[in-house]
Amino acid sequence: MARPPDHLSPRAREIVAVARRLLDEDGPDGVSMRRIAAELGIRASSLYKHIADKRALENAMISDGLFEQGDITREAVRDAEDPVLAIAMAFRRFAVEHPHLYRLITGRPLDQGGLVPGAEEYAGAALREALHGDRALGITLWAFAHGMVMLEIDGRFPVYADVEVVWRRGLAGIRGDA
Amino acid sequence: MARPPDHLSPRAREIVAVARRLLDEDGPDGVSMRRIAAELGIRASSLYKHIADKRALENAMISDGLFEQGDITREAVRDAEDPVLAIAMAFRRFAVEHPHLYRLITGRPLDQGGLVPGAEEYAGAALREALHGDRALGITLWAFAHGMVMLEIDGRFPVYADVEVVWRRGLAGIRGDA
DNA sequence: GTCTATATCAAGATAGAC
DNA sequence: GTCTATCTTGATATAGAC
Repeated sequence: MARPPDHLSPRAREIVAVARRLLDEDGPDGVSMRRIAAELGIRASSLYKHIADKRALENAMISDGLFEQGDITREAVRDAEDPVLAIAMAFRRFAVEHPHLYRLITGRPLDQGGLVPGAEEYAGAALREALHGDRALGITLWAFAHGMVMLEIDGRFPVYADVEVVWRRGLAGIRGDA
Repeated sequence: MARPPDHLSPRAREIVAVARRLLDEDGPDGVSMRRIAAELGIRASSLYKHIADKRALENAMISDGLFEQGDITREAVRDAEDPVLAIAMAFRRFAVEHPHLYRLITGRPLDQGGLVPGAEEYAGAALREALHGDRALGITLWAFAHGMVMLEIDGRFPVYADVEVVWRRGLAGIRGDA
């Protein structure tokens, strides 16, 4: 499963890159058409010659994020003793390092028609391979992982608990090797 | 652990009730000071005589929501064969029936100084009792439950998977009775 | 406890000139 | 591909009169 070629024009790519940087730095409220344009030294109205609207911009960031997640988890699995644990830790790192992107990706239904084809599948490929296609186990593990990173990035993980210990306990229990 | 007396004036209570209805019906963007006031037949500026600012209004909704969650899970445990399963199902129902409130409660750190004292503890009391104080198990189960309801209310639970089956599998695995 | 008036700020998007 | 000008809409919040 390879990444498809980039479907954006070079200028649109620059716009998405600026938007992504603003998202990482300042969160979703930092990503306005005016602000993106200012960073590029142009006017907001000029952006619309390169990208249809804000939704298209968000879909581009989401597609990029899904491919990134796919790359990172694939990389983690290389030479890993425990592939599932390695994927989980890489997943956690991705979410914690890019919390706004993670929320953008997961906070609403995917706009399938607006994403790069294959992006969603690419994101989960490493886990599916590690589980030899056991989809039921995959979704159970994913739900736990999603809850863990959401609690962490939203500042709701209890102070008394050890994040890594809970990760291990949850993964082990769900995998059935408790 | 009983609910504390209401600390809001009757008029403030009305305002919070309207805000809560708007949140349930139209989501966070539906809850503006202008809109709340319009529903009450007054001007937005008049609201500030009764409630300090929007943050106080949100904190009131969050406190209410935490007490509701506490009541619902307590009620579920009554006469339940499997208290933890009953709590999980009540928790799920609460989140799915009030997705905007659930996101408001969990989407950022709790403003401890602005909440009704004891609200957070009240919300989790039933689970803690069912687990006889095993906090590590509690947080592991909570992370899974949080991930499950977030995927469900955000429209990200895979269509091919059976939500109830995944719930049972996750709970059983984490509890160690797989 | 409500009002009017206002401050302040920001958003997405389009038309049409160059 | 960029610009100016503009439309449309909305938000939280305060001052001060009644």
